[in-house]
Amino acid sequence: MDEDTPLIGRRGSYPKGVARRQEILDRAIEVFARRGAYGTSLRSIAQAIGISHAALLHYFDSREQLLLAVYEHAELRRDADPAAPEPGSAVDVMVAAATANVKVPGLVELYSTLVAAALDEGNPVGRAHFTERFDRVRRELAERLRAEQAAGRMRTDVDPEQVAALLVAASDGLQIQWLLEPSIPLQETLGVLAALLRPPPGDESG
Amino acid sequence: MDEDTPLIGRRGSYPKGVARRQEILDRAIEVFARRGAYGTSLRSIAQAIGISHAALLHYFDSREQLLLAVYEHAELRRDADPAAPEPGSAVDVMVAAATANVKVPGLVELYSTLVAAALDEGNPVGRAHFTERFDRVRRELAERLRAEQAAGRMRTDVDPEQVAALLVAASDGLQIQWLLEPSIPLQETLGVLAALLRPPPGDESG
DNA sequence: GTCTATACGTCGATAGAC
DNA sequence: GTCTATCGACGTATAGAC
Repeated sequence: MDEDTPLIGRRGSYPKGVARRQEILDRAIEVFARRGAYGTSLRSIAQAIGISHAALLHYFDSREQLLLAVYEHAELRRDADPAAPEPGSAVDVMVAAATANVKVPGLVELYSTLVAAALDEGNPVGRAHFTERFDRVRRELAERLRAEQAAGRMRTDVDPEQVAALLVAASDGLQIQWLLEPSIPLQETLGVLAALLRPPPGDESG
Repeated sequence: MDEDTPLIGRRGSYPKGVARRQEILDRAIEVFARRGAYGTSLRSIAQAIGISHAALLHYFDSREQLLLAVYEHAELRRDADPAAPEPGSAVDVMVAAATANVKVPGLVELYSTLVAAALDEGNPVGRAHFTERFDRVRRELAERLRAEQAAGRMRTDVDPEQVAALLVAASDGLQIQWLLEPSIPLQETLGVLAALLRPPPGDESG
């Protein structure tokens, strides 16, 4: 990730300085990790980076857009970290993501804050963002689940779309519960869903 | 609910005026229903009630405590509404609660906002509140689930405590997904969990 | 393009008069 | 119990230095 090399061949000039933007996002993640996301102000983030809060708004249109960008940046980082290209089953994918999420301080809080804000009417940007995001995640999961059904690795008397929604909800909700009560076994509890989804013994067809 | 009659025999004088407090909570719910919870200010709530924001803080120590009180008040109202004393299975309880929640405008958003805030270190009050709340709900659900196992109405190869956590997570998460995408069948999707938990045919023991 | 300075209106919260 | 006045901090916007 050379700062001087443009990632795409657009001749080095990007809207609002991509390299600097990345730098800001990296620093902002650390701020949220230390101070949380719910109440952290533009000014405190700017101070931690060493610029004025007005300079921050040169790269991001608003506080919420900064928060969104930070979350997506942190998520990309999270996914780039390990070597897990083939995660196996749909439940395994969610277990891996949930486990990685709760390891990043402030990430689940940031996500929860953004989702709560997205529920607000009068926040069409955030609402559209997360509506689309949930939709995409559910679709990808459902597709994986259908493949598992076809392979005989999952019971066929449940709707993959509904199981996908259930899986996303369970993963999101359990991360929150785990952060408040770490004695809850995050992976094992999601594993219960995996166990429930296994085809009954002697099942051969769909 | 006569405003002049004390509910308990404490000689009419209550800390910070119980009757007026209830009145404020009732009005505040309507404000959140119309304007959402994430960004709504003390001043706008006060204005809708017809008092100053400083007067509001005479009854509630802070904005967050007001939000918490409003949520609990709305929840009590929700539970007092219908005639459903015996809800049946654990899943039925959560289906009923989830269905009722999404019908109250702003309630899920309020809940999500408070939970997100509770994840923040430096918010010990909210954190303790929801840690305790999740704990209580999980315990009640687990107890119900154990009874269902004993009665042969639920498979016995899964841990009731873990299923309880899973059920709470699924219910919370699906309410959010439904608000963003109402085409998701809330009750049926939670019903999938009920189906998965049913004992396999021919099962007689634990 | 990057950034500082500055200003505006609003926020949660507090102090004190009535 | 409720008000007004006031505080410091907030998100946002703009003007302009370099």
